[in-house]
Amino acid sequence: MARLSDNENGRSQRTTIREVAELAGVSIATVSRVVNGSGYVSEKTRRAVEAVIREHGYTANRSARGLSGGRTGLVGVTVPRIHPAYFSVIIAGVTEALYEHDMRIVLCPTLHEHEREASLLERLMHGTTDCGLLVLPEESNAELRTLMNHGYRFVVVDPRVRIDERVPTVSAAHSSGANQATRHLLDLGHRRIAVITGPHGWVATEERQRGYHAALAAAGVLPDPELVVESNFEVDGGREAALALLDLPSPPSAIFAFNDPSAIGAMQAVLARGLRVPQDVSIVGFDDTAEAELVTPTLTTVRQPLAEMGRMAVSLLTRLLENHRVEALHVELATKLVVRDSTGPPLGR
Amino acid sequence: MARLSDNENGRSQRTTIREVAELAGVSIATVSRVVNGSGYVSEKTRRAVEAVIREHGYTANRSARGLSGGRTGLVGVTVPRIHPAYFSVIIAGVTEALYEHDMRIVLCPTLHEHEREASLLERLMHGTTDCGLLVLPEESNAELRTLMNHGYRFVVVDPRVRIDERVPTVSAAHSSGANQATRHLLDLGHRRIAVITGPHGWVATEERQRGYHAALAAAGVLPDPELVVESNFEVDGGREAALALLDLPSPPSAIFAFNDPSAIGAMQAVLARGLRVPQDVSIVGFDDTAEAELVTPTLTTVRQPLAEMGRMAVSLLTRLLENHRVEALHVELATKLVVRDSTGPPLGR
DNA sequence: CAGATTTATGGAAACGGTAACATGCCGTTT
DNA sequence: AAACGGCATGTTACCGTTTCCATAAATCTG
Repeated sequence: MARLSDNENGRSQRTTIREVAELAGVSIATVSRVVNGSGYVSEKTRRAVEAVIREHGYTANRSARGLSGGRTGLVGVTVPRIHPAYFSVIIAGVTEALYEHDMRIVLCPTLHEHEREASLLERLMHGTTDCGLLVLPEESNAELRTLMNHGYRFVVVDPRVRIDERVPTVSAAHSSGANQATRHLLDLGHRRIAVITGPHGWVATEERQRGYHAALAAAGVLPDPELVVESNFEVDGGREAALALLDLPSPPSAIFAFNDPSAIGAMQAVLARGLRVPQDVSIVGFDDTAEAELVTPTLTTVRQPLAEMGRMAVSLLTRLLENHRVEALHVELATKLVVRDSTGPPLGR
Repeated sequence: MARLSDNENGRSQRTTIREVAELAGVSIATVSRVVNGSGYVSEKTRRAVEAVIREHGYTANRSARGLSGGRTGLVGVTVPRIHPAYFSVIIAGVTEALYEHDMRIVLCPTLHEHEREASLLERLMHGTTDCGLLVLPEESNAELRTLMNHGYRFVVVDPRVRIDERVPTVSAAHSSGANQATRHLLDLGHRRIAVITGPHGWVATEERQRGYHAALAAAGVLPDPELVVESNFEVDGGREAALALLDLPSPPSAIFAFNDPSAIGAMQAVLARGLRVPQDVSIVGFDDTAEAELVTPTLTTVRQPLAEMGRMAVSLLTRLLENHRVEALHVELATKLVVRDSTGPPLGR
């Protein structure tokens, strides 16, 4: 309500382009050209302007730039949640990469779900961000398509479900990772290998399941539907799923959980039953976030290059912004099994 | 270089205030008043404008608003790093709280240190953010003071060192938490209680040490300087510090690490020496991030209300922005010991 | 050397809002 | 009845950039 004086207000006495122009004895257009490295500027003028800028510490006002040129230098990043290591590592990668491009990240957790009528995407991005990065988005295909048709540039990291071909995506090699994990267990001699999957319908779940099945098939092991339990990618869910598996008439000798938290939950379940990891039950996870090294025994898991995925997404995004015809719209980064202490040969029978 | 068509560019066909005004048959000033809930507007007009807005999905362009009114609705948040749970939980709290105020968070990790000449703070916040939130800032007191004098509003969460009285801060009750932890160990019967501190000079280190000493004194236990080891708040550092402690001629029966990662490192060290937790050595941490429940045995630790600290900081910030005379500039949130399985009575001698 | 380019620079119009100020209306007060 | 003050609304001057367009000087071209 009360109007603030300039100095009380955040805007205060920042150097403006006009001041720089005045000091350098040129027009604001010239300063703009120097700053943006566009158009013609003589070497002499450029140096003069740069000197003034250096001395007075000028930085373009992002709001003004955004209004005028349509580039705010801000990238909207939506994530379901921030805290789980899975997300925070991706965010860290993204932020770092954006920083190098002199862009900033505007974080939007989507836990508040699709509130109001307008889609989060539209609301959030209007007039604020140049482009977006959607991590594990919950938005429907139709919504993504709408966004695209509005000319908004964005990249999806780790698509939850299969999405429109034209949407650029960055993901990890789910199937190959799962295949490596399963093969590792098979090589150790396991035959009854259970999986604790993620939610039904997710790409991660389906692809990893594909890798699992392929590995079993290659080893001539018949898949047992009883050994496939769906869960929610969280510790509690993993624990419960594992308990159910251990209660089977013929329990598995190894459990491959489709992410680290559920693997840790499974580990807890095994220990709670008085069994040992890996002697009685081997456990493999997926992700290789920091937790994997904290638990005892340390967790054998499939490494997803999460930070790298974030960086790659930014790289895709910047190329998109520069209107380069982006050759590879879909990037899949390799995954790699990291063997630690939670897996070993099955004992007895 | 190439100028993009409107539809290829992000700006495209968004509804503007002018369009809304036209459709509602009023002036843009009136629309602005309705949107911002300021000034006089008749009930009838308000409803008409709101109807148009609802139907066409208008949202004010943040850049324009920022340029004109000086409010972008963006809050700059600086953090040393994003990933460690300590930070990501605070960020989650902040983001959530900001969301409710219809503000957005612009993340700026400071790992790239004070590059270039201009301070990160100035550079970053100019023309972009209305205000800032500095988590565990590395900035010197002088820098913070400069920022203040420029009229920039900000709140510091978890000040690293003692800072100017006039800077609003949110922190946790370090001393009380450490006191509780130490008392818990004393109550269990421990007398040789070691601490693995954080870096020298940090408020967290000093205050927690104060609580530790106070508890010892209250129990009539003489502090032994040998039992105080400085570390870096990380797992590796904690491990090394603990190894040194265990190698003492008269090793401690309990170790109180000043954060969870170093407590976990200490735990690893104890196990590596073939000793048991808590039978041979009890361990207490500080933070109570998710890791504490993942390790085996689960970690007894002092809970800091991290997400709550983030939310509180936002609350302070918004009051600051509304120019309320903020009564309490320094908020200290309570900490509480959470007893789990890593502590127990000392055995033998 | 005149005309066509290329290179440098400045002027000014957006961009989409906010808010100060002006205006007009209506019910009170004197 | 004139003057006044609260309410409702419109007009318009910015806010700090970018970019289009015009102009001018320098450099070619033939």
